Amino acid sequence: MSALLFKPTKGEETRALILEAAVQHAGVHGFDALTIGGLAEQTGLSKSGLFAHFGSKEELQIATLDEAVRRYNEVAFIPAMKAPRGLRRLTLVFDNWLEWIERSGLKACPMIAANTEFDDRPGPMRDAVVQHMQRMNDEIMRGVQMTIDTGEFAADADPEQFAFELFGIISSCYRSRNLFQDPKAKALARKAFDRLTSSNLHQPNPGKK
Amino acid sequence: MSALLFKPTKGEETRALILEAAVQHAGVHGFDALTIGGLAEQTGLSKSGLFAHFGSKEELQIATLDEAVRRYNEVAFIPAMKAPRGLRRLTLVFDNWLEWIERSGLKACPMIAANTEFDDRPGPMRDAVVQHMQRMNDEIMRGVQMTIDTGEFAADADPEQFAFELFGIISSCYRSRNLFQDPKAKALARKAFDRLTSSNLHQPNPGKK
DNA sequence: ACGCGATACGAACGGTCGTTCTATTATTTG
DNA sequence: CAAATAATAGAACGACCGTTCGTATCGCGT
Repeated sequence: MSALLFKPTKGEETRALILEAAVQHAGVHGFDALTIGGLAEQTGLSKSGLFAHFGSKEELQIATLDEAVRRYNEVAFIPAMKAPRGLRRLTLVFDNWLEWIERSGLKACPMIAANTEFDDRPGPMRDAVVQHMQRMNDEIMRGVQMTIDTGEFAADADPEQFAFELFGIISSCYRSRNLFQDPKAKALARKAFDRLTSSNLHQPNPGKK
Repeated sequence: MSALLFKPTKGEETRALILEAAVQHAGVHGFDALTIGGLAEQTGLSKSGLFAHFGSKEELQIATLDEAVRRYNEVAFIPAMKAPRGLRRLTLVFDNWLEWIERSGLKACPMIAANTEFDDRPGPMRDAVVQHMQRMNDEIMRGVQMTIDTGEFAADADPEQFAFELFGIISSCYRSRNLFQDPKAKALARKAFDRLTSSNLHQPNPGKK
């Protein structure tokens, strides 16, 4: 599909191969459960050979998180930017967020895992998580502001409040699907999103239904 | 305050001391980061002495989760049951949920940690998490049903949908507070809860504001 | 006060962890 | 094709992991 702009060197190829496995593993078992030996075995490399690509476990964790975010942007966020500004785009960002795990062939979301794993533990990894999440939050708020600007949302709609609740819906959706294995998870999330948006509309529907 | 019904034996006292430290640690660093040696040092016991109280690390993890849930019920859920059935009680359950971490002197919520840590990993620990969370979810749904029965909520209010969104609010609140260190976290959560309840009221406010 | 079970300790085990070396092979470059 | 560099392997390290076992000490009912 996309032409390669430059031939990736061998090391970059191997690194990508490692991160593929690492992203998978981190989503399910967490970033602390990323082990050099385990990844080495899974990728067919030696421990030291794999280790040389990162220099420390912490850098491996950060690289894995970066890769997960890069993928999310690639398959979810950037495609959503093709929709016209406003509610349509905002809705697409939400929908793509719900779908991107399956689209990427992942079993669980590494970003959510990193979120709860490092929210209380100072260090470079926490800093990286905060930075990524802050940026994603800002993007949501920008999307809400655009939807106010198009006149679809009321002028007093609160982007911060909206982003707060949106993440809650996403988070609850993952829990319903992964923990409760509830097939209705996405339906519940979509209904919650509809309720969230409709309560911010410029022309509110006076009554329910 | 509450009279002791029977004198706890020495072993029970020690076990409680261990679980105190374990609950603290599990909330911040997760249940996998619970180590026999680490807890032993923190409690002044020997590794083997501590180990004897549980028999395996997995049982230690489960006991720690049980203790966290027990505390939640003690300081949050049971007190909320004193409120009269309906919206008042439902609101109190929510408020106490937001507050119980600080009330218990904890720094992070072990149940949320367990939630994301084991949602994708089969085993006894996952089973325990599912059971606890399912029970808490059922209690929320029961509370919603009662609020329908009192006539405060509309007859077509959806307990499952409500519980889904409620957990999302709680989850997002923890994230805002712990990851973003946002002092407005609770205010955002309360506003979200108000929006959630008001959209389920029997006599809906026709327009916004 | 005695005795017995409950409780705790200390040492040791095999295993895995992250990391560091040195050596060897593969790849790129001139 | 050769030289230079990148990539990987292999062995070893100290530290910590969960767990086991034999032994000592303590708490408590009698």
